[in-house]
Amino acid sequence: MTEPAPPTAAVIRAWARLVKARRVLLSTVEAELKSAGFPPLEWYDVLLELSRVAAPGLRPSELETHLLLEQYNLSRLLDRMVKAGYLERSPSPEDARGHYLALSASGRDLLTRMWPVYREAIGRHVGSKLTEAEAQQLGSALGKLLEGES
Amino acid sequence: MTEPAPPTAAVIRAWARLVKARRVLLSTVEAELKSAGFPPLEWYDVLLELSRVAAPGLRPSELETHLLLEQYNLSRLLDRMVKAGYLERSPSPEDARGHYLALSASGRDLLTRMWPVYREAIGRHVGSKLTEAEAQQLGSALGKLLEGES
DNA sequence: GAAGATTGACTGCTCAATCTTC
DNA sequence: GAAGATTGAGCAGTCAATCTTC
Repeated sequence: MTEPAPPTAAVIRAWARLVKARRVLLSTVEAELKSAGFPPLEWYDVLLELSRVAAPGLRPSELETHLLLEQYNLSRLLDRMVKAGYLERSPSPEDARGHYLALSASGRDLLTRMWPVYREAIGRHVGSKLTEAEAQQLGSALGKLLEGES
Repeated sequence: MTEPAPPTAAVIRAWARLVKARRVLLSTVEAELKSAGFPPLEWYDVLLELSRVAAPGLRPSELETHLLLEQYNLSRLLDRMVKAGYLERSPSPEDARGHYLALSASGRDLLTRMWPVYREAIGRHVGSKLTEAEAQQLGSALGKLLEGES
């Protein structure tokens, strides 16, 4: 049992702002997407993930690992996306317990239409507020925080 | 109408990690608090905010502004916290539409008991992964992102 | 019995509508 | 009519239990 040092004031400040960023930044960007008629960010992440793989797509447990969503949560999210027509299920030949999920044509279309709006929001809320060097540092600091976290 | 430049790769990477940090880091820390028998982070924030002001406390709309929660959401959160015995309501003498919220003795106690656990989790998930300079930079970059947002 | 995935019951969030007081 | 705050109805997240296939 190593005894970690108590967090410094700078660490606590960084944490507090991370908590606040979740509440403010992420929800603002999400609200902008929504007001443009698009679904939540989570849907985008699923679509993007599936757009990167070849047929027959991915199985729920693979999505779970990539996106770090919980299984029971993912199960209902995928249901909704299938019902909305953005994803298609196909049975898995080698393992009858599972199935594959792939983008439908309209899912691929949604991804294409969302990106410019999403991109613009990222540019406005993040890009315009940081220098390139600051953006680099922010990305790398967050990357270090995520290391070793599941 | 200024036309913002499209976000650079570094900006997009920083954003993607921010989204991921929400899903992984924050929920990990929250889960640790929970498994220690404590309520969600949101409750902590309310308690902390109220611990900083003198009697008679704050009104819901003030909490809304400070914590950036939505009114209808806050209304039910406060209900739960009052019901749990951590907060007390008192009628507002000058405006009969509103009331004040203040910490109860057990709310103050909860705050005191939560902090060491929370602090330890912050140290382990954030402090131990960054140098002091990196923590400074992270805090200041997130601070810039939050400027002008709501 | 373990892994992949889903479901039921419950709790909490969201939107729009509402109520009261200013 | 606007501001402060709450509520009803519906949707999404959470936990534990379940079902099927391995």
